[in-house]
Amino acid sequence: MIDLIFPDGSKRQYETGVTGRDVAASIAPSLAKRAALIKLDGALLDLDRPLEAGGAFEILMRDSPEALETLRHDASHIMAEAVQELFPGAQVTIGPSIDDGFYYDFARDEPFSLDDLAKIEQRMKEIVDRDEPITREVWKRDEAIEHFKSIGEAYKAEIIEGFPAGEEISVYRQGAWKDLCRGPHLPSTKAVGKAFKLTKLAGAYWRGDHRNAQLQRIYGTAWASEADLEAYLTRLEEAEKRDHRRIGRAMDLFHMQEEGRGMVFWHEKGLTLWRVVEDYMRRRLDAAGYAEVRTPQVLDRVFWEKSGHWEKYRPNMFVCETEEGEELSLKPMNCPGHVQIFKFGQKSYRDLPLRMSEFGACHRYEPSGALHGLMRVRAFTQDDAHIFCREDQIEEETARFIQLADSVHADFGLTRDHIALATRPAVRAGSDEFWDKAEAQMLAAARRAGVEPVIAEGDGAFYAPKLDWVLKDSIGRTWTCGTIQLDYVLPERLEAEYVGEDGQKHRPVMLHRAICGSLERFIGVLIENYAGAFPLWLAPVQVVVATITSDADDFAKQAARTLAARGLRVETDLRNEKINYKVREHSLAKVPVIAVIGRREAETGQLALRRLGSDRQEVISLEAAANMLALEADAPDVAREGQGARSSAETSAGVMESG
RNA sequence: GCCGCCUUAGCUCAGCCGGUAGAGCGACGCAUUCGUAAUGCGUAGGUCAGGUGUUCGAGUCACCUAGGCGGCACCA
Repeated sequence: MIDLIFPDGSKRQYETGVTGRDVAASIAPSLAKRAALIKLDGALLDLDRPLEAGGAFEILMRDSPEALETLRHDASHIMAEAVQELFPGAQVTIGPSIDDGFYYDFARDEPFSLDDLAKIEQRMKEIVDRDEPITREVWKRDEAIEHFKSIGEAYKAEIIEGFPAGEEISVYRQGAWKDLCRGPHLPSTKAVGKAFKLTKLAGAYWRGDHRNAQLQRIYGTAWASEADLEAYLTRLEEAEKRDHRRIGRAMDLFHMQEEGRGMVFWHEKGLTLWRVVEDYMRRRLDAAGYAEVRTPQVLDRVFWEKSGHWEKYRPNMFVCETEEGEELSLKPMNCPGHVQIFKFGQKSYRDLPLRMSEFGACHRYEPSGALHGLMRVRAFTQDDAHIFCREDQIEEETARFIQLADSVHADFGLTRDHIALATRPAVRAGSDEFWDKAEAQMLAAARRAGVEPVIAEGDGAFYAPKLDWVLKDSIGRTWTCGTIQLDYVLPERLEAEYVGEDGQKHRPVMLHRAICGSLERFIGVLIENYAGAFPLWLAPVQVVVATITSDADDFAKQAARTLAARGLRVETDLRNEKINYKVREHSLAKVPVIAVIGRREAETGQLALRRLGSDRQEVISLEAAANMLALEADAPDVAREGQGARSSAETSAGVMESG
């Protein structure tokens, strides 16, 4: 007999070998019908798996997250079965569930075509209709290797060969088809349902290594219900509409062309957005005690040899040669330059922490396949800074940075999903003791700022661990923006030092940090986050003054001048077009405020304001509108500071703080 | 870089079995002065990504090159 403890704490006894389905039926027949999986002491098991031991027991329904993941895994198996029925000789490799769906990698000489996807999907539905029971078998390792080799499944055999000798392995059978698999699975192909769709074809390397054979990956999405599938497909369409490349063109923000792959031509409106972001960042950094610098764009190769970049990243650097035969490289990063400034003149412990920032334009020759709109480019500008400090200042500086980064991200409408602590990678510099210490320092700093980071095993830079910000946008997608990395290596390599209290020379520690990452990418994220409908402070064009009749032209020009004088970005639309047309056009262009002027407004000196997304009109005097909009258009940091004292803040702009 | 798909007017896209290029929007012109998401009429605009080949004939078929897109790998 075994004891099962249910989620409500009650305990019941069952015969050894009882299945989850039996247990469910013993509670209620309807429960047995709706059950999909069971969980025993945290482990997911097949509904029909005979239970050998008791423990904490839970019956999972089809719509539970665990069952959905299992359903997706099942769908990948059904796809593999369909593929092998339709394309004999295609070898199976691996096929897991992923976010929103699944994939399976096949080895086959002929490429699959888009038409094949439709056929495979059709066959998958037939397999679901066949209602093939999915059953678990336990095989001996060596027999399994033999079996998979005998049927020509070299990859499966290789996977099993990687398991320890003597290990029992599980094979799942569905109909005449079987696959090596850890499980669990739903009881039959019918249980999977038909709310799935094959979405894309792709190449993928065996075991994720580009030196291995390239396999063909088929991606699919699968859901518990048709309605969920529909909702997902709609979500994809919505996401596509906010693609920053599409919006960038529609709003005339930037373009790219083949002569400068991975390089951005910023148009006036795009650069306006850029300047707003840069100005904001500069104010925040100034306020946080950073010293802004600028370092050379091109430096001799000996410089990069010394920093270590030449050896490791030479293929990814833009190198040029002069008439005299010097080899130079465009800077791929700013840190070595900042160390030179640090080393210029003698530094004292009193100078630390020294926070050196630069909007650093960098060039990296990224692989062609990596380029993606503004998100991955070859020429980019980092909101970079390096904090030179003593080891005992790491925690404090990191904690301060966490607060700054969080505050900046929030101002841009992005919420933090989590912070990842990226730990030691397989290939790394430094001893295990060093990594133990460095990881502990980053963790302690995060906790000091009230953050419990999610561990990202092996994701660290080769010289140090780092904290990475994972942000969530307005439709729930995540983006990685912002990082802080601990570095003991570069100061050593470039011989940075300061004089300590003891009069001796010491090595500072460097914290590499960025809040946006690159401005290019960050602006791309902002475009997608707001779908182009920027808040007033970010909008490239904040107000369009549109006339109804030409009688209003003079006042419209005067109104535009008045608003512009208050720092607002204003355009006029005096064209001989109907107001309907103008409203539609500027609404589609995501202009936050349309100020309409007809004969009435021109006579009374008023504006009829219409906000993007609303059809309400607010008719107020030009003076009142200017006051209101100018206040609203303040960047969040300015608004915070200027609360209640705005007029004096305006006149005191430019006053330097000393001290 | 690798695998697959794609490339037709400024943009979005039609174009059958190979028979000689089309729409909507936009631009431009004229008329219209019209109160909150498209006024009407007209005009211009294309070496069908580039190249080679097959063919009497290529936007359409084959091959090569470039770029784009989706993945993979990479991301200091």
